[in-house]
Parts: sequence; structure tokens; C-alpha cells
Amino acid sequence: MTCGLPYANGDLHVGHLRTYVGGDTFARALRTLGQEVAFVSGSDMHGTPVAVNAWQEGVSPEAFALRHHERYEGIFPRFDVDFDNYGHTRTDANVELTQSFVHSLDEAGYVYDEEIEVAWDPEEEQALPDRYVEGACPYCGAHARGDECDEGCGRHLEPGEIEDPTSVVTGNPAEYRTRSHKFFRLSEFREYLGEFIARLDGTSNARNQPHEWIEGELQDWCITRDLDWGIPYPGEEELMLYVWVDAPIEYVASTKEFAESSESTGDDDSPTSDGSAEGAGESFDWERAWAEDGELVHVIGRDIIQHHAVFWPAMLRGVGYNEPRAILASGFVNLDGKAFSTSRDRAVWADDYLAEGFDPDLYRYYVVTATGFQQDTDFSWDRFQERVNSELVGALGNFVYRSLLFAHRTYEGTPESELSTTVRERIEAAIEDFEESVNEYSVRAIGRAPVELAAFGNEYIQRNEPWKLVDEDPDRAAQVIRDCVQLVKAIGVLAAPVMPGTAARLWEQLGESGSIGEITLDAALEAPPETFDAPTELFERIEDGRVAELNEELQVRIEDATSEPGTGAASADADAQEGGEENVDTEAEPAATADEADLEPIVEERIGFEEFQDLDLRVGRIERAEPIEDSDELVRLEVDIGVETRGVVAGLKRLHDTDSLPGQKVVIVANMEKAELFGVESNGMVLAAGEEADLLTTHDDASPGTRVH
RNA sequence: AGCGGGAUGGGAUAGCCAGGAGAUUCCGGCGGGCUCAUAACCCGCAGACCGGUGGUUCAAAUCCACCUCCCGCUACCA
Repeated sequence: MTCGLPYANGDLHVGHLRTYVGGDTFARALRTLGQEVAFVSGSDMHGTPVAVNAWQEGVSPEAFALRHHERYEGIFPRFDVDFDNYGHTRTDANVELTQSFVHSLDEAGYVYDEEIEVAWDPEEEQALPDRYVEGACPYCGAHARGDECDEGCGRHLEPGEIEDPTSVVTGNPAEYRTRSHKFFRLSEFREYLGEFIARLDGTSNARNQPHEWIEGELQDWCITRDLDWGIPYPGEEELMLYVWVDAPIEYVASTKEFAESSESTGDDDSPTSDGSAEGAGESFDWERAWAEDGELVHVIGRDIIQHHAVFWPAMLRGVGYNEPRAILASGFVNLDGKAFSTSRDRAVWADDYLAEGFDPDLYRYYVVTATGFQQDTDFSWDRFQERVNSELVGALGNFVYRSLLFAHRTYEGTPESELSTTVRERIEAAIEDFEESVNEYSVRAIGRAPVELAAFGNEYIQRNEPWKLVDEDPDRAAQVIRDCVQLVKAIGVLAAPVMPGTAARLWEQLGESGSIGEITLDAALEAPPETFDAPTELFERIEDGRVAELNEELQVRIEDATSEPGTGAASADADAQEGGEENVDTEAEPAATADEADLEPIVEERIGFEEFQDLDLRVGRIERAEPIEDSDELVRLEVDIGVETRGVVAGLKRLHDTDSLPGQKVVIVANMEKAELFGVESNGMVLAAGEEADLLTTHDDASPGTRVH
């Protein structure tokens, strides 16, 4: 089992965590079914964003990526996401394995050379891949990165498409050069991929989304870049492999590292080496897993489905490895329906959650059971509190506590009595449901299992009222409490995958000796220990005041992230806001493309009449118009506004014939602050609508100087 | 534009793949009960014509077609 590699660039937020918690829960669930599992992942170290960001920080890409890698490596265990091995894509294991993969593909004839155009910095004699170039979007004109129009229309841009390209690093104008690159014959796998996708298990989005690609035009895949940072193409040291080649191979490399470490340490007692009951002491056979009869399960975010359901299986096929049996593609975690934004601090960070002192199990339970794994979901502290208090504190924690406390006080442990048929059957049904949930890859159902059994427990104890039976019918009382203790034990078994820490505490309270991480489902029906101490509560209620504070903190951050300064945010500022993601409020300037005029949403914030009055709008008549030299857009106008004639600069040159302007009436902002554009003073602003600069005018005979309101 | 995901009582969700007793669970509302339990727990009531329109069927939230509205993806960004 693998989890998608976190990219070594930025912090982890609770949205990222969903994939890892889901994967970890599923991996643990498989183990409780007695399966031998290697659960691996690692950090993705290569690629242009790391190189660019490292450059901007003035550190080496290696140091930059390693720093993030180490943070990730530290955070996962704190959420009880226990990988058997967590490596990264720059380890010797991955470099070697990647090169041998590529070598095999090359040998087998799946790779060919082709010349393509790449952006080039002529002064530095350096290629400028992807995000190393910026310029103007050819579709909407907005400022854009080399690979994507990130601030404007959002389109993906092919190399060579961007206009007026310049280097992000040096600011030099870029030119295009022809370079030879390596292409993987993905198109040859089309038929295979069609069959593969049909038998792929997991979430439906992973199976369905690639249809368009596989059944459409499956293009060959360029697998090299002109970049200093990456794994070299074997035999051609100046070409680096594209990150999406070496990233998934890390799954294999990480498994291999796990195998090697389990070999050297033998049968240690770390919680990660338990594997299966019968495999104790043996090292993990990574080649068997990947190339023989192993089953591969990939847990990813739904944004990288194509890489795992198209590129990756083709590569695996090309080198003769197994194909993935299942892909679980998780939905996103949003805030108020909108995506988290790492760069804008619009997120609940993993570190913050831990700093609040919350038990990781609370979030694990919340995110795993909030909705189906592939569905998007909102994170909110209110919902978090609601679910924790009612389901974890009220149902599960309460049932366990009241049962064990009663048992301890009255019997000093498990009373001597047979398990009733009713309860036995109920637990058997829960086990069966649990197994079915795993087989259906329903992480949500796996997470709900312990709480559902606890709900039954509460009903059961309430209906039988053992506190009355103790006097009235001691045998019956013992029977009921015996049942309840058994239910508690079963709940512990079922809770272990989703809430390992809680399950371990429960196990201890029950007086069980072994580690709950090593038990299988049948333990749910085995007799509990005869004696145990008084229990303590498994969870604490989250109080309203606490939630109010958390909401407030978060709200402040969201508002900061969402509302840009608002006034006078020049585009120079926008440039400084590197790498913004979804971005509702881009500058009003160029928004629409020629064929699709997206209307901007109406600004929600209302203004008062007084604020409107601050605008001094006047009717003016253009007296003279002359183009400004060297400028593509600007025209200098002389506008009669009654009291005086103003010199106003406006961006009308491309859209209006300069000669046709004189005599036209327009509306101008008369109290606009003065500006200097191309060395020409502009004393006022002409109003015009949209991309076409459709000039505002009056239709009767309002004379120049008339106020508009 | 194509593709994917979604639209279920006031809010949040399950069920849909394998169609069948007028639909799950959590919160909220109303009314009871219990007192072993973290004002926790249990029971009952009100509340949904399962986005719209057609179709298939003895039977559709579930299958098919078309439509509307959200969210996302569209390969050389990760």
C-alpha cells in the first residue's frame, strides 16, 4: 500500500492529511484481517517548483527539499500515520531504481528522441522549463507562468505558447530553442490501459476519470526536462527525468528500503514490523510484492488520478511489474466550500491542530467518517466538535466508560457468565460488516464500525438496566455486564484502524496484555481479562467556548486570505503574491478571452451613498487625441470638463481609431489622483466598459462639466 | 467544449455499482424515560413527493435519455 508522495514544498494542512489518514486506516484494517502489508510513501523532492523556490530563498534545492522532507517525516507519526518506510525520491534506492526502470523501458523500445521547442535564457545559456518562464497569456493577456495562466483564465499552457517570455530567475527575455528530449511511447499502451482501467478497484473516480484520455488521443509522454535538479536520464547526463517518472518509482524504492531494514533488524518489536501473524520474523519480499503475486493499492488525492491510472500503470507494464489492483482517490477538504490555499494561509495546518493539543484520533475519526472517501468535504470546527462530542464522547467513550466502570465496581473485572447469543451475533455481524467494508474499499465504513457497535451497546445496557438487576437478579446482571465488556473489547478491535491511540488505551484499560496493533478481528470474540482496574474517560468533550475561539482565529485568517487589499492594488503587488492558487479576486483588468466573456461577480460589499459621493464624475468632451509613442495602448486625450481642459491618458489605442475620438462625449473621474504613464501626466480617468473599452457617454445634451450622479 | 464528481427532511450525510416493505446516521426542534455513565444514555413525535422532465419495469432515490445548478480535471505543474 502506498500513499501519494507529498511534494517537498510547503506545509501540510489537514486537507493533505486526509489521504494519509485514510491510507493508514485502510492499511491497519487490512492487517486486522490478517494480511501482510507494507505501507510506504516518501517525499517528492524534484521538479521545477522546488528548484525555483529554493533559488528564491537562496538555498540549494537539495537543502530546501530535505528541510520539508524532514518536517513531513516528523508530522505523520504524530497523526499515527505509521509508514513502514518513509523515504524520498533522492535516496540511492530511488535513483538506482528509477534509472533501471528507465533503462528497461529504453531497452524494450518504449522510448524515442524527439526535438521540441524549449524556452531558453540566452545570456545564462540555460533552459527555462515550465515555471522558469513567465509572460503574457496568449488567451487572455494576463500575467502567467510558463505552464499555466495562473492569474487569468487558468488555462494550461504548452511550452512555446506564452508571449513575451522572460526568465523567472534572471528577468532576461527568453527565446525558444530546439532541443532533443525523450518520449515514452504511452500510445502503445492504449489497449492495455483500456483493459486495466476496467478491472481497477477502488474509488469510482479513479476508474472513470481516465476514460477521456485512454479512449481519446493518448499522446506519448515527454519524460525529460532541461533542468539541473532531478535524476539524470541514464547515459545522457544533461537531460533530467521528469519528476513524474521518478516519483511513483519511489513507491517501489520505499518498499525495497523497508524490506532491507526489516532484514537487518530482523524481528524487532516496533509497531510497524508486525505484518501478519504468520510472517513474523521474515523480511518483507519487495520483489514479490511488486513483480510477483503482490497486490498494489495506491491511495492518492483526486488531483493526481491521471498519473496513477495512466502513466504509472503503463510504466509498470513496460518493465513487467504488477499493475495496481486498486486506486483510492480522495476528495478535497475545503473551507466553506472553497479550496485550502497553502500560499495564502487559508488553511488549518497540521501543526496548528497538534499545537491545540487535540488527540490525533479525533481528526482521524472526523475526516475518515465525514463523507465517502472520494467526496469533497468541508472542514469546520463546529462540525468537528459536534461529531466528537456526540459520537466519540457520547456514544463510544461513554459506553466504554460506563461498562468498564460498572464491571470494575461490581465485579472487579469481567463477571463470570457466558456471552449471550444476542450479543455474540451482533459482534459477528459487526465483524462481517467490517470485512465487507474493507473489501469494498470503504474507508468511511471502516471508521464508523466502532461507533455503530457502541451505539448498540448503549441501547443494550439501557434496555437491560443492569444497575437495577444487580439487586433484583444478580445472574442476569452478570450476564448483561459480561456482554457489555465483550462489546467494549470488540469496539477496541474495530477502532484500532481508525483510532489506534484510543484503541490502545482501551486495550490497556481492559487489562489486555498484547499490543492492539497486532491483533486480528477474531480477538473481538475472545474472552476479556477476568480483572481490570477502574477505567478513565477515553475522550474529553470539546466545549463551546473553545470552538468559538478556534472559529475566530480561523475566520481572521480566511478573511486575510480572501480579501486582497482592495484599493489601489497595483499589478506590481500582484506579482509579489507568488503562486496564488484559486484566486477569485484577481485584478479587474484583463479577464475575458476573445471567445468567452466571463462576467465578474458583483462585489458583495455594499457602499454607502457618501462613499459614492467621493467620486467626482463629470461629463467631458474629447477635444484632441494623440497616441503616445512607444506605447501599444495609451492615448493622450485633452478633455474639456467645463471649468477646464484636462490632459488624460487612456488605454484606447488598440481599440479606437485615434482620429475618431475628438468630439466624443465621455464620462471621466475628475478627482482621480494624478498619475504619470509613459512620462505623460494623466489628470483624470476616462470610464469605459469591458475589454473593448466601450466608452461611457451621455445620450442627451449634458454639457461638459456636468456632474454625474 | 469534453470528461469526472455531486444535487436526498432545517443543516450535514448514507443508500445508488448487484431496482422491491414510503429511505441511514449525526446535529437541531418537540415530548417522555433513566440515573451505571463526561447534563452523558435510552424511547417516542414532527419534518424529505430522494435537483427537473421523460422512459424502462409488476416495482426506481437506485437503471436509461435529456435538462438545470454546484465543484473539479483536461498530459509535458506537483
